[in-house]
Amino acid sequence: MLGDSTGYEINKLFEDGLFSHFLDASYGSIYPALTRLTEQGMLTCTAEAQDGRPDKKVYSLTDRGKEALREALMSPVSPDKHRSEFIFASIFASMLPGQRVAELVDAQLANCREDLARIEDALASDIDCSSKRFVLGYGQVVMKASIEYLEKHRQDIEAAASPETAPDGAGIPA
Amino acid sequence: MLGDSTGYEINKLFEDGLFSHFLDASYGSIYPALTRLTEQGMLTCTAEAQDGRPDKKVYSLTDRGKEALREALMSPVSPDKHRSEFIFASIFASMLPGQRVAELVDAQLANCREDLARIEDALASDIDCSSKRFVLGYGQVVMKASIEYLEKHRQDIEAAASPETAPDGAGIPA
DNA sequence: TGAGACATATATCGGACCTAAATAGGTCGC
DNA sequence: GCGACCTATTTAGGTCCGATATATGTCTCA
Repeated sequence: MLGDSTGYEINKLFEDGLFSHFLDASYGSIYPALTRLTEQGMLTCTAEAQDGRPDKKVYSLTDRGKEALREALMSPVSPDKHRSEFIFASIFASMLPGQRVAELVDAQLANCREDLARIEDALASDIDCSSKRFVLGYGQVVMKASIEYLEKHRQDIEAAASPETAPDGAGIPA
Repeated sequence: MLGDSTGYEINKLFEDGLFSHFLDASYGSIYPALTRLTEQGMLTCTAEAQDGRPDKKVYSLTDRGKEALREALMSPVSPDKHRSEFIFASIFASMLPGQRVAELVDAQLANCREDLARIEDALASDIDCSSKRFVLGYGQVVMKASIEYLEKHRQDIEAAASPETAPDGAGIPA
């Protein structure tokens, strides 16, 4: 829908592309899906021969594929899922040395800042399409809120880290 | 770590519990994990007989299990994953009628508000533990930022909806 | 009193999906 | 000329989710 593309390019879109913050898909999903959708007439495939490499297969959405997408977009959407190993670890901060907790916060902040930078780059260069701006703007405010919270409250979780003398699990009530 | 528990109770913790916003696990993962961890000596299991129902199996973390958790928390954490079918649909707003886009925004807002209410209930009742407060506070600011953005910018995505599908003036307030 | 919805509680199958590696050469900087 | 990284596809292996089966208790409302 966003233009003719190869599996590799689709993967990049999910990995580093404009929408990587809220979506994901890997080779293990993408390539089988391209094969299946081509068999079902949703896509057409043009193979470009290349020296020594596998053919570069460029896929295009057919009218039937476009209609199937439209139908899919009319069926109910499931709620967002947000998974965070950082949050998981934070719950058990009292089992960990303070240094480790600080390290976890630093890593989380670095990830958020990297994500925000990518989004703001895209916003600066790619202001043509209102849907894209809406989606990027969503990611932007969420990332900004995360960063602000972590900067302002990191001492709360760092203070919850295991004091050297305390026994295991102190401070985690059932 | 959070206290002796059954598989059913663990599922509730992920489904509706305090940390449901950032974590997830289903029966298909929980019950096999409990069995495996018991075999590995990470857990002990006490079966309580009940009339007509399957035994209620209460699991407890052993010292060895606690140590394994601590070790796991010292190994690198992967970055957060945030998946959103709402965002996916938004990208293709121009294929959809305005009514459908508005419906999607309404559903997203309802989900966010429900999540926020659950978090704020927990914050109001459960202020004893600083780790929990930190985690709940994180969820709170992210949800607040989402809601604020959706309220302020919903007209941007609704305006991007397909212009040609709506009959003259349908659904547009005077 | 009875019907229906919902909660307790464990277990498992099928299938979707991710992770990682295998393969093979190209480009770019230094 | 070397090393690091990019292009590009494919697939095997394993993890995890979603849905269902099972069996019963409890609560609400008529």
